[in-house]
Amino acid sequence: MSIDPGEVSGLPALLDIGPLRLAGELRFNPAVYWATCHIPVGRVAAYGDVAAIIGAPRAARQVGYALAALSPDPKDFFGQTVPWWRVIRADGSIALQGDPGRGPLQAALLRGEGVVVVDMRVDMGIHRWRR
DNA sequence: GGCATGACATTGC
DNA sequence: AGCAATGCCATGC
Repeated sequence: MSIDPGEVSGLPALLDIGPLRLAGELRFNPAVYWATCHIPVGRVAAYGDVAAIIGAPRAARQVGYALAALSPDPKDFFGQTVPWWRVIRADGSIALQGDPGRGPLQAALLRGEGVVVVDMRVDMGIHRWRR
């Protein structure tokens, strides 16, 4: 699978992410950040969706791992803020709901973008981003 | 290398 | 709606 970096201005070309299965985090993580930056405001994507976009359909867990690595504050990726809060579980629930710090933060960020969050859950039928 | 640990997904109760 | 069992695979020890 190939990724067209031209779709997103301001982001560097990452065409060398081809052999993801053989790549270490130096490639996998940037690929995750790159794909996450594609999710439009007001929409959400599942971990598996992001994984599929970068050509690793079975690496959903690793997407979460990569986003966790973004930690603490300026969650930046080549000058861009990676919208990690737009990535949730396939069933619409917020994976960080058990996290007293980031859980409420993620819900607040989503609501700030117009996403309806009820009981730490998003209606995927309405907000799931489909390319 | 083996083993445990996850911001997961799917299936089948 | 839950819940458990599996499969998955990057990381770290």
